[in-house]
Amino acid sequence: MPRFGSHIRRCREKLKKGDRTYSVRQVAARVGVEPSYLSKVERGHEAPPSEAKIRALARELGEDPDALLAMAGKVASDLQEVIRRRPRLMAQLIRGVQFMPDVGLRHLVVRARRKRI
Amino acid sequence: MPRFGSHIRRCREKLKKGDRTYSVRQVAARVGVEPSYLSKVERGHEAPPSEAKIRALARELGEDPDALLAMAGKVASDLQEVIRRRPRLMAQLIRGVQFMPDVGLRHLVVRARRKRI
DNA sequence: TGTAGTATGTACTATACACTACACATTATA
DNA sequence: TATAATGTGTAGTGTATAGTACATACTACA
Repeated sequence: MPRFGSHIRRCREKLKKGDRTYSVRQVAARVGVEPSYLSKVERGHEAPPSEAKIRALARELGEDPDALLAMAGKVASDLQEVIRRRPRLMAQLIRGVQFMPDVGLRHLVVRARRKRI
Repeated sequence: MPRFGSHIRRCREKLKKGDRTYSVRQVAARVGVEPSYLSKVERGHEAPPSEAKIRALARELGEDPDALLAMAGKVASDLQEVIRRRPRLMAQLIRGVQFMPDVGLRHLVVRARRKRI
């Protein structure tokens, strides 16, 4: 798994090539943190920020929030809430799919969405 | 949702009727915490303990760990790990089932287990 | 070559988490 | 009734989380 910080840095540098407003300072300002903090996070000198800041970063960089949260070792709080509402069933479901290949999982997702069980 | 502490207390008191070793002190000792701490947790004067201690409590009281963790506002770390391995697919699955009734969810669990997709 | 903008280093902070240690009053029991 | 066990109150601890504030050094470019 790619480290959170280095991934953020790559994304930001890539965007910076076409748009100079993607400097550490400006992105930090838009996301709502101090530039030195973002710098440290990007270089892995500091742990990843809170879920809220990660979401802001994801928006800013056009990345998937759930993927970024995962790299930060976190799980979105709305997903946790869904699990906590029906802990036993959700635990069975999640442990049940843990070794299922992506294809199978995608089928399950489609079925869940269509509500045709 | 029942509060974590009061639920624990009810469970323990019930067991205590048939077995005097289910006192605050003795359960605390077996679980590996100070009795005063367990007492405070049970009365809601202190936040629920860590995942490890909750698991120990679940074993001690014959309760489901995932259910207890949910009451404590937590999600088992092994489930979080499963989600973090495939964040986007798992997020889609979990958000997809959030409004599905229990019956539907149970069907999905069975399918997941049988790997017949 | 000056300066505007940029990245980073150092030091600090406030809050939450997850408890321990011990004293004390009460209750049960032998 | 002595003593053993029980439940609870008060106070304090170490660590992690999630950052800020400011100074310093570098870099581009006009």
